[in-house]
Amino acid sequence: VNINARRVTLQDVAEDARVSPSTVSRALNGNRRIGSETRARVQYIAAQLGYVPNQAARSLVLRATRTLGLLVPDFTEPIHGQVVSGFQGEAALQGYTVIMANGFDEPEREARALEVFARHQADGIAVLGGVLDQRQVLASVHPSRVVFVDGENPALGGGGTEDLPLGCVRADDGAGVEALVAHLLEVGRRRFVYVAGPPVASSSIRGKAIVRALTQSGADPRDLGIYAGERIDPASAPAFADEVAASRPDALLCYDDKLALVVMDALRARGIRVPDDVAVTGFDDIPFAALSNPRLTTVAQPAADMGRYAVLMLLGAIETGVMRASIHVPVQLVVRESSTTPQPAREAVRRD
Amino acid sequence: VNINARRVTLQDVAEDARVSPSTVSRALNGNRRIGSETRARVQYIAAQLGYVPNQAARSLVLRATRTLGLLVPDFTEPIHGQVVSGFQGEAALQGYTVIMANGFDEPEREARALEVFARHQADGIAVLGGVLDQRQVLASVHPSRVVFVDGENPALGGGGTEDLPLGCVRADDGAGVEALVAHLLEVGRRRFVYVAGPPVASSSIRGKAIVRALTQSGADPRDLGIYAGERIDPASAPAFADEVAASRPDALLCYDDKLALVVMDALRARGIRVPDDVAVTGFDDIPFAALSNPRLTTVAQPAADMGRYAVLMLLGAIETGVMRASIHVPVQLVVRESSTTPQPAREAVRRD
DNA sequence: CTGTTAGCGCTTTCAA
DNA sequence: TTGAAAGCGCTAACAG
Repeated sequence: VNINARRVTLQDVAEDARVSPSTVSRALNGNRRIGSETRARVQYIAAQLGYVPNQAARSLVLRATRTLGLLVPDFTEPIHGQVVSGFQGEAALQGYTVIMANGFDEPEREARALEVFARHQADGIAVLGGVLDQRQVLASVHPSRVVFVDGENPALGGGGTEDLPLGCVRADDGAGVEALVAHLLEVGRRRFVYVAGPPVASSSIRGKAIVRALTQSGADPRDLGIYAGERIDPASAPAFADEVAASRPDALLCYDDKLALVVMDALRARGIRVPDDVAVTGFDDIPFAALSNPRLTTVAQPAADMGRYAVLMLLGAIETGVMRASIHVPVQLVVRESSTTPQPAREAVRRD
Repeated sequence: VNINARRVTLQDVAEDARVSPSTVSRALNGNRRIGSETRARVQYIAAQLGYVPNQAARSLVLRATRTLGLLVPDFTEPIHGQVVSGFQGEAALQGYTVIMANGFDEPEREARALEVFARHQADGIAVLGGVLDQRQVLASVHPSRVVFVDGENPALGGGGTEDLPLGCVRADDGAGVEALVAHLLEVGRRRFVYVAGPPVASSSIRGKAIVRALTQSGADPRDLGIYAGERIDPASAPAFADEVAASRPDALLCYDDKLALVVMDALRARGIRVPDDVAVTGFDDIPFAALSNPRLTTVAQPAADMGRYAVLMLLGAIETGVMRASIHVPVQLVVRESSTTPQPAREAVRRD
């Protein structure tokens, strides 16, 4: 397993074992057309010599690399880390290697990443997050070789039902939002504000789901305010807090946990109490959601599983030639302090 | 850039352009031994045909893959995400692809990861975090092809000065700890406890640095308590808090930010106030350190830069054949609420 | 300046 | 059951 130096080749093993290269190949690849004692001997010698097959040579002749490409917009997001972890883990389990690229939220970088995947002949590609232009991806990669994780199915033209044979792994945000809204209504909240995130699919999907959930609950969706949360930074935070103080919503549904934490920080700086004055909720259930003060109510996403499913879908498509359509993984409401009224609510019978 | 289908080869381009394959190769690789009009024509045709070079074939003949392996113990750690991001970004900038593997803190997985890197003929390897057995890595990979990020230089036999020609990127924890201790002493803290992390290099290095800093400050290092923080989980948290309540330290220096947040959560559950009753500090300055309540005092590590340096060291070694020895990147003390006494301390003239 | 030739390390027909 | 031969797609001498 020495990485540089002259690597020992299959040739070397063959000579050492006094057999032909083809025999070595067969012995090492579980080909049954070979004598069992020869196989054992060859395997032994190969191990002895520290032989490691050259993947490049292998890929060249096999016309398959057992390599998966993973395009991540931002490794810094905890939730992305979880997806990456699941993706990598499952890929390894299936004997695949993953090469990764960072999109940095720039279409140009993204394009270059796709080219890298192509050069390396990746057998499949996963694209994480609401990438800027999914159509661009589809233009250069065969649909049966991509799966979008947490992206919107581009076939929809923006948010209807999904039915195209296009790989897409999403959490069931609709269900999550319903549970969230039901919980908030149950604890007596009425004036909601959706603090939206950056312009990615997830953010708009969640926003729309809130409107729907509110309507279905018989609440007046006009009670829902929208705030462009992506603009909240240390500089603009006070302005945001002021706006909350002025409009007095009693529940802030944030695009994701990170944003929720930023929001809570801004509110605290302004002296607005959570959950007393206003409830705050997030999305994802990153590890820090359980550690904030107050602890954050959120909708847990099985992020690692989503990464795993992405791999499974890709491998399925590689095998069968067709990509199974979108899949929705279940989410779970996690009620914590940030949405529970300090005085036990009348019927707060919700188990965490 | 189509990913499956029969890819267009250099051969195809050659035929289309009515030149030999070598000419195409030269035209596309910036070889100067070629007529400029021929080059232009070939490049045009290649682009027209959507030609993408086959990296496997290229690597095979060039005996270099322009690929770097990155072994990460846990993608879920925010700090790892930052390192990965910097690593990937710099690698891409330099025309390298990175293949990644997840160690999951298991030596066996780690070994398999190294083998994957070898199969793919990675030109260099970076190992992140205090891996269980760095010696194992060195046994199978040439020293000039690895760099350990955040690991301990294994040549030291555990923590002296470092001088071996062995790639190692570390933050200057010593300086960070000194600043941290100085700050805590300045705000009147005296009874310190180091809440240690998992058994990785960083944790022990920081622990030792604290003892040293305490001694140098003329404080009695015997005032330093040690607590095995890695054992703190939701179940054991109360016990930990009880212990703090009993022994009454006035400063808890935690291995890293995440642990510090866990600690603060445990203390809050027990009614111990931070920083009033006890100061809490972290290490890393992950994004959430600035969002906690109270906001966390910590030592910022330029994690992304560390990833970048790792790439640079690797490329340097690939070019020159020798790995430059360890490098220490500077850190910065970030003072926030969790260590500042509510009443302004007498001489708290520390700028954040 | 351009073409010809010979592999890089591996798998796989096709014979023996 | 094993070996010989051909070739995956590309680059790098070496001629011309």
